[in-house]
Amino acid sequence: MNPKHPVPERLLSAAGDLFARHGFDAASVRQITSRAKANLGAITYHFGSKEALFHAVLDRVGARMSDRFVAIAAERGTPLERIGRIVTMVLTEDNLPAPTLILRELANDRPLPPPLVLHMRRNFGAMIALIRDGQRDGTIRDGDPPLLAMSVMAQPFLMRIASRIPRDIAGVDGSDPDTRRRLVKHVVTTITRSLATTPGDRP
Amino acid sequence: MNPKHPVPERLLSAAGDLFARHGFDAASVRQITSRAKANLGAITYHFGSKEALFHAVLDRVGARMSDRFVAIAAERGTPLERIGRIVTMVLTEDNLPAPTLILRELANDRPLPPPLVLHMRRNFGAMIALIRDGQRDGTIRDGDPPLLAMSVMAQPFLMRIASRIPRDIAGVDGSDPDTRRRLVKHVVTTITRSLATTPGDRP
DNA sequence: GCCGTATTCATACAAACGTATGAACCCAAA
DNA sequence: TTTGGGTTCATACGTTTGTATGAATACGGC
Repeated sequence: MNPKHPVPERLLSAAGDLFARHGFDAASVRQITSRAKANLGAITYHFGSKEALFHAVLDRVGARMSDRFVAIAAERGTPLERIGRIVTMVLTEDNLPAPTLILRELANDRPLPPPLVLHMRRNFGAMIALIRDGQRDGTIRDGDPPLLAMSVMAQPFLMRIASRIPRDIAGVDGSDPDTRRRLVKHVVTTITRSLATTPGDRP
Repeated sequence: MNPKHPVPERLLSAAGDLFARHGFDAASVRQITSRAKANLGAITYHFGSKEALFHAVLDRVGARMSDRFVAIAAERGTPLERIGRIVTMVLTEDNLPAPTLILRELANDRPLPPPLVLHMRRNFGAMIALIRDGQRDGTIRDGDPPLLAMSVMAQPFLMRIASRIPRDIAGVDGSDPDTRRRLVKHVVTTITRSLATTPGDRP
């Protein structure tokens, strides 16, 4: 944790990582402040409480992801191409704790924290708009856009956190760069196939 | 919690539900024993520790799911049909905490508990075998079977825990039976489309 | 009826948790 | 150089955590 950065920033970084890796309850205030090279009281002082820090973290990492999201959605290219680029981004971007944090929150039965709802609405909005565009110009098949958007996001989100599946379950090295490239390509192909009106394998 | 059942059984049930809903750390021993109508010391007495109970839970719910899994895989029908039935089962089966528990464990960076690894290997083994069958008879497209298996499982697993997405994000009522039926149909269609050699939309 | 093992129960314990407190420290403005 | 607000620091507090303890109770074999 670079001590040149201001303390609140360091706390957000450390907390983002630890909340993603261990969950809200298992990541203790002492662990977070120690990794951020800050005093035990720093969280209370700068954010008010552990939960307030958590919400600030969700806001930050959620914003980071949805910014990348809508930026790609606004690029050039067919809707399917841009969807593929978003999927690739979710799978390859470094320091992207958002998917893990979001999945953790979804697994809980308590309501989603407000900042998270906001950013997820932004993500889904962008994805749904892309799908509607594709349906309008005939390159994306019919179907309920929100449902299609969920189907599209499910794979990269899950694959992102399931890097241990290849290793522990299938006995493959998930950290090998070549394996990762194949995985990204596979996911993009699979999603494209499930969305496209004219699958690429047609002669 | 039916008091006619034996105590260890009641503890497993209560713990399965609470671990899935709140996570390992947030589900306290007092909460679990109280819901199981058992004494505070019951977990220590019958299982040895909270973590041992957790592993027993994973073993039980993992076995329940992988039993259903391989049973469907052994039924009649084309590989694609059976995959569709598995997906439907994961999405609709009541009292199936396994997907939530598995996703929670995947989000952690600690190694997967051994009993879970065992059952997931069984699930993936069955799914991979189905995919290989389909590839052999030409009904499922080419592609790395383990990767295809992960793609197939990603959607129902995530949709299962993401029932709040329709409500909180998209503003739809996810508990409405008709909405749920549409969701299941959508997921099966999407997965079939991404796997099949000859998409159904071809004239 | 009595014994002996198995289970339940109330209570105790040390450790870890999130937060509160007040003194110490820093550093720009006066 | 002194002042004062912002920040850091060590420490303490009350709770809650998982587990240990030993007495009380339940219950089948004799």
